[in-house]
Amino acid sequence: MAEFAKALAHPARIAILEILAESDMCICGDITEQLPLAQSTVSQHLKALKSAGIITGNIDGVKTCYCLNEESIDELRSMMGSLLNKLGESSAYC
Amino acid sequence: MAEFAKALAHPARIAILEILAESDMCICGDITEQLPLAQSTVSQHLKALKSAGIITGNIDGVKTCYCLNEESIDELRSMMGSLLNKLGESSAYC
DNA sequence: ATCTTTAATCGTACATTCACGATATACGAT
DNA sequence: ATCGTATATCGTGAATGTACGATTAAAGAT
Repeated sequence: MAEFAKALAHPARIAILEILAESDMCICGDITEQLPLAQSTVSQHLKALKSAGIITGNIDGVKTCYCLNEESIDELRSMMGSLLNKLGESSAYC
Repeated sequence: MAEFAKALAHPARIAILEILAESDMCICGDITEQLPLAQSTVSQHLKALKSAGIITGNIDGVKTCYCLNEESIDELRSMMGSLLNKLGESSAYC
């Protein structure tokens, strides 16, 4: 869980996920064009997302095609859901 | 969003939230006793959670009473929900 | 008034993250 | 075979995060 959260813990990475979600096709490194960051920096963030399992990257010729990994997003959804459930049941009040 | 995620991005902080959720009363610094961390470290994590708004801290005599902040947890739930929705709608496949 | 307990803060050390430019690699086109 | 493009990786520096022990501050108990 903390691992997932870590992956989401940077605005650039959230932006990348939103870009991937919005483009129906899995676009490649023109992600960089949509962000105010250097190519190497974007590549780093992509790597972080990939090693958290949230996205996949397929090399396609000279380009690389990144996609959301629905499986792992489902897992995130379920983990986050159960955490938030737990937290929501609290009857404490101060 | 990234701010919230950052707050969740460490196992100790998740553990603290779960402890706060489970103890009906808002317990104080005996959170430390339930974690394998020094008091100062726990205090640091509490500070992080507090400045993210996820918990509140009330000084009560010599102790301090920490609680989940349901309002902000609701906000987190809704932000996370809409992010995950966006990500879930993606039709990309690679 | 002094002592004890609780918790915050300080100072420090080390690890990790973030951003960049430069370089390397690998593919496709000429 | 060479060139250009796309992307990953390297090396670096600055900033941030994590953990600890020591210190401080404030309240309650003696």
